[in-house]
Amino acid sequence: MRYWLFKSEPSTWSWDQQVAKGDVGEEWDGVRNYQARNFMREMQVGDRGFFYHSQTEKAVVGIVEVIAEAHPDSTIDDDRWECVDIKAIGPVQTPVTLEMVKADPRLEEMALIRNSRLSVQPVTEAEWAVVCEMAGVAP
DNA sequence: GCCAACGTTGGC
DNA sequence: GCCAACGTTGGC
Repeated sequence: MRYWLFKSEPSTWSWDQQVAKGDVGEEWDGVRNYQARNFMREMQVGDRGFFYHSQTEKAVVGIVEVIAEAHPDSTIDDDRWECVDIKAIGPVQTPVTLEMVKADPRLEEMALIRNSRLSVQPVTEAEWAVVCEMAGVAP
């Protein structure tokens, strides 16, 4: 299993909206960046991810699971763009803020810091464990 | 609201 | 194929 991070502006698509979708989940559409799309193509059903709020909150707020592999993005008529479907697993106990991530030397290589504009990014197993620990959830 | 970083586009 | 111009994202 691999780990990922999904970034969203809460004003566009928030954790609460994701939770409201329940087990049906929702496509992670709207990605128009090749790097991010390529990561989504690598995802497999059952992979886990962090749900990160950018802009206002700047924190990991929940855990999601990939429930459908990459398929055409239904929001655009252009077959270059694909997306996966994800569902909310549960909220974190303590939101892990960008500040906290930056302050921990074990996380200095995270794409969240290294490439802050990337909206879908891979997370290593070690990083997953550290962030889960900070968040107060089981890895 | 500003600015840095970065991706994309289009002219040459 | 290069590079300048431009647009977008996200942190501050």
